[in-house]
Amino acid sequence: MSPASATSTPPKPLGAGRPKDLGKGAAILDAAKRLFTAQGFDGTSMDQIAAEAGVSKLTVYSHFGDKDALFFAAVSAKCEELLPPELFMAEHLQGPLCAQLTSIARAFFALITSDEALSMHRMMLTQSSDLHVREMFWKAGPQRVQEAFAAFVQARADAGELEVPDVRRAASQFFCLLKGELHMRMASGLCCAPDACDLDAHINATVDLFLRAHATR
Amino acid sequence: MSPASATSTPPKPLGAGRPKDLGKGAAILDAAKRLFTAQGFDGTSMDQIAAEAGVSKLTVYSHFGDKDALFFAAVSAKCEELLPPELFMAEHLQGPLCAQLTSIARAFFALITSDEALSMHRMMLTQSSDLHVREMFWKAGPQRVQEAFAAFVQARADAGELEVPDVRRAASQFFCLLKGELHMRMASGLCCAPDACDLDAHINATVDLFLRAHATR
DNA sequence: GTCTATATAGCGATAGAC
DNA sequence: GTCTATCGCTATATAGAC
Repeated sequence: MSPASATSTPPKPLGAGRPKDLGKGAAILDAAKRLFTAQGFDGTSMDQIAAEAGVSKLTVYSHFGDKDALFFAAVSAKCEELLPPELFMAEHLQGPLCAQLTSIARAFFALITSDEALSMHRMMLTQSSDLHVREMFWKAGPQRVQEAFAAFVQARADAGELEVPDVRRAASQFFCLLKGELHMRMASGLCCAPDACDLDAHINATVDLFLRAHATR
Repeated sequence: MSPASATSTPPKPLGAGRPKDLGKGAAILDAAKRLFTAQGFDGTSMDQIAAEAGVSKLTVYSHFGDKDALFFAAVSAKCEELLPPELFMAEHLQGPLCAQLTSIARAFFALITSDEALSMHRMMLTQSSDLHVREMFWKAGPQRVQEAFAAFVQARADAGELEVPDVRRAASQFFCLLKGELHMRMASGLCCAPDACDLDAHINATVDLFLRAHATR
């Protein structure tokens, strides 16, 4: 407890009792995640990241080679953070099919219209970073969600509740409808989140169209 | 011909026999359109625009006040260039309804997946410039197209061929389906244009879903 | 291994000569 | 009205002190 004369491990560098190197590395990665998702790639400087992490700029360069590598690491970590492993599908599997779809739709729409997800979507459209980042994001983000939903649709089709010729395409269409023009307007900053009334109308219209096309009579 | 002592009009500034001021202003605007749509706002410098237009940087600043104003002018001009006044609706109004929708869908998909339109879409999602540019783009671009299609749907509903409770929402849904995940993948540079087979499948699936939901029996 | 100070370059915008 | 040269600022990336 008492600060002795010579301890090889410094008493309290930043946060909890984590080892020193990992503590700084984690602080840098955390700051990079916050700033990149808030301001984009070009809008975020290495000075900002170093200041936000409470370290010097050269420490950032010593932990991650350059800006591109740090960006890749930050986007990877953010993808894992935004997508919980259960993919929030399990908790919605009760009640009639219409209610299940509505519940899934509400959860997905809330996810993709969160500030963080909108920022990620914006960043992936800037050609600032190289192709590997975008490929990684696509596989870790939208593709995983879409495949989970496709599995759900396939199960309902096997149970005879849905009639779907192409399951993957139907899942893709469902998500495109769900995004709608609202997603683009929010991504470009033209409007904020819709109120409860508009949100319900949008969700219901999406589920309606999907069921009218694929529900077995 | 011979370089006299004092001629108020210099003989041959750049290209053809256009007036001098308009010639340079047009060259600047043309270069700005090309470079902005190709590289985005942050990725394009005023030096590049001046060099591409064949004038000095200060000439650019004297014609357009600053970079934001030039960007606004360039985006406005590009919107007008990409959207012909007839909105390419008139030529598709023959044959059965399904064929009409398919024809409209093909034309719109070709428009929004052109390199120039994809670049515009990318630029509008980067928060580089102020809100006025995005509002102008939305009104001059997607909103005009969508309203034209909504009028088409309304006419078919009045004729008893479609049953659409909310025409504007249906038009919005049609375009979101038409964009699909293909549009996002192309916008982020993850894939190129689809081949004829995939394109047909996508267009047909879009029209199918729309008609299955709204066609009168 | 970490920090202070700096090298190098490009940006938007401007002053003065013609 | 147009051009050459420059200011002031900020960016990434690095050299030397502790």
